[in-house]
Amino acid sequence: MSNAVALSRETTRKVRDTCLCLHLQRAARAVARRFDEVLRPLGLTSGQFSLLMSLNRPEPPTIGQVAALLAMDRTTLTANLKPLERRALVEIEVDAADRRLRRLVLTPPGRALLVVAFPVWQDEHQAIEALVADSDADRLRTELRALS
Amino acid sequence: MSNAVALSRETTRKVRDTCLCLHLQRAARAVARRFDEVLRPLGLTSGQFSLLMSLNRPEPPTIGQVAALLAMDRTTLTANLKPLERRALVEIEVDAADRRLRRLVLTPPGRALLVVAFPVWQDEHQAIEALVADSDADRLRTELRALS
DNA sequence: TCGAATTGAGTTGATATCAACTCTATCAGC
DNA sequence: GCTGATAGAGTTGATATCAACTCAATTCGA
Repeated sequence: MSNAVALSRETTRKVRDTCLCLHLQRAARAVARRFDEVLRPLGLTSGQFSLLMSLNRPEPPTIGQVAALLAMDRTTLTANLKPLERRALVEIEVDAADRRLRRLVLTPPGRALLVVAFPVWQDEHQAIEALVADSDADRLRTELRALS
Repeated sequence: MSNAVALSRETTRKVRDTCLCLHLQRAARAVARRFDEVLRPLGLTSGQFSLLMSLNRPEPPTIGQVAALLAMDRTTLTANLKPLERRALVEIEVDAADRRLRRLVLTPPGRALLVVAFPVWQDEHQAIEALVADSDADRLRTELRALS
């Protein structure tokens, strides 16, 4: 209606207080930092842990499958594999049947690192779940899944 | 107890299904992409929108204050200001009383851009809130705040 | 008032994120 | 088979993220 050159303070406050994007980014950054810290002795970030864990299955998944699982751009995943490949935790193999596909294979050292990382994750995750214990962590996960 | 060189499938699945860090990252990426898309015609990303919005107040805040508000590393904020400064949406001024402090000043073009962006944010945010409508967006925000 | 401790911010280097584009392999219709 | 369409993945360029470190300004204790 108006040609106002600035948003009102109320409008600004409303956006800051309600924006789910901001709230999600804040929480995601804070929680990732906590996992980054406890996983640092293992040389892993929270994102690398999640990525390696998503490869720990009988049939090595493809780039596209993992990108979908992580709700991540395919090209981001390609980039994230680089440091893990250098450390020989992951190998990228061309699928025999369809040579467009790349299978992401967790190497024995990669599997062994997950074995060491698991109890670290477990302890920290328990501490973080306690932050929302009065609410319901399961319901929170359901809501987060609805957004992704 | 064992010297197992790999986690069991059950353990792997449990981590993937329950890890709040992974669920948060997934949701944060997905929601950020949605806002990135609708804000693209304005030349803004979701993060830049949140940052500019956090500067829209009478007293220009300092680097540290904004970093705390966004639950973001101070040095990340310094980096994020670069493109906004180049576009003259933000100016960085040394505080007169304490010359260690940097005040982040939203310029008139910056304020004007927020005026244009607000209805875009409003529409998209409404659509996203609808995804958790059966649950409760307010409670979700409360839980996310508890994590940050 | 002087010197050490603290505080606020910037720089560097590594990884993360995505859009736009390109390349290759497969598939579908003929 | 051939050819155009489609699908999977990589590259490039820009921004985002944080740890480790450095620098400058302020504060505080003696």
